[in-house]
Amino acid sequence: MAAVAPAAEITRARILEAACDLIAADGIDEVRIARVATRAGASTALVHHYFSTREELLEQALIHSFERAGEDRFGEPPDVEQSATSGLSQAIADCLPLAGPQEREWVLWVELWLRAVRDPGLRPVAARLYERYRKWIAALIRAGAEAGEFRSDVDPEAIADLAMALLDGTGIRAMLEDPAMDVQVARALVAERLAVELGVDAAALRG
Amino acid sequence: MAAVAPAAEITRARILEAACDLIAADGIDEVRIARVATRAGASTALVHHYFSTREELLEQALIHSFERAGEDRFGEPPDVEQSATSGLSQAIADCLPLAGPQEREWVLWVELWLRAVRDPGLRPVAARLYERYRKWIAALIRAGAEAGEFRSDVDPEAIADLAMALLDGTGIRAMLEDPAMDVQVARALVAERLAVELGVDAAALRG
DNA sequence: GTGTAACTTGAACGGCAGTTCAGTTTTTCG
DNA sequence: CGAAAAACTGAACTGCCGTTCAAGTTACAC
Repeated sequence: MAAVAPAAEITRARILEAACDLIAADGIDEVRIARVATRAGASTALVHHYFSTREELLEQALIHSFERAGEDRFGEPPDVEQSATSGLSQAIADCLPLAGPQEREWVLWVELWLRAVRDPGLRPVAARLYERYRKWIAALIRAGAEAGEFRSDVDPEAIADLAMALLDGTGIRAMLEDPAMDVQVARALVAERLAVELGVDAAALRG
Repeated sequence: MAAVAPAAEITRARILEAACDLIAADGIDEVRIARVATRAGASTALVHHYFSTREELLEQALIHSFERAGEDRFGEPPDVEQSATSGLSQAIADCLPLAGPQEREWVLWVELWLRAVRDPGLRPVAARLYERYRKWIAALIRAGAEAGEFRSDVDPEAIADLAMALLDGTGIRAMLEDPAMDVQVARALVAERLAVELGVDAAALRG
């Protein structure tokens, strides 16, 4: 009796990846088990072997996706080799292009928002990612403050909350192609506010 | 031949209202035509008489909802009888309680976000509401600046963008019940930043 | 009144897609 | 090697739900 067969985990992960791809591409309510199965190179029955119900599959897919995203992005402390300012500038640029891989992440992010609003079981997933992001940014701010790049009296956690709110708040408008808030304007707005708060030049944050 | 029969418009509106209620309650992908019909006191065939397809019904329902919301909230210029400061304080309080009627509005708002991300035809609906909101807040700021309540060198539109980003950015976290960002914290954060920007006391904005 | 157009309905069709199940292949381990 | 468990499949079942349609009802115009 295999305690946990290795093949099982691989297949399971493949199914989850396929589900994530389809969620990002078509929207969560358009995801069909048959499609997930095909994309994962499996049968629909196999999908049900791992996930008893469609709802469970979708929930697990979102969890899987965001746990991995959190690991990838915030698994290790921010890079302040060069400077905290450039690190922060990079962080803004990583979050607000909305083209390429970021678009997929944003779509999944909004998908999680809506899902979590309805399903309390999903809220901790979102909250955990926010917490990780918050700590990561706070560490960046703290490093910059200690290095003398930023004002020394800043509250790193408060700045992190501000930064996240600005990124989400402007980012969603940019996603909606609001003509008054395209990506450039969004970045400028975020950079401007953070620069004032940190006592650095806004141009250095705009990237 | 009645050019536009009155009964038709009433029925149509009733169906849209019913659809909005169900979207808010269950989520857009859980909305069934039969349920909409029942709630509107109609038959499924009648729903199809007004909306040829389910997709169209849902899209029209969202449009209907947000056109009305925009009219109700921002149809007339902000009330600055008392003071612009109290008007702004009220605006924050109207947006960030997340209990009672506001919860429904927030849910619909997130629902629109996700839908509009996928359906380009819906994006102008969101953009228009943002534009109205923006103008409305800008008018409030401008009034306050002219009355000498706020700093005279403020950029009303920029402040409006900032305010909206902060409200959306903190609001969504509050909706997700992020323990680090409940409604009180969110309000305090928004009030704090705007107060600094406007040169007023934060306590006056927190309500 | 009476005809016409709009409004409304009950009932059935049709198909999609989640789920189940009985059976086959593969893997694991003593 | 051999048996048992896990991994996996094809195919059918089933229920839901969007959609259609032909017929009934109301309201308005002349």
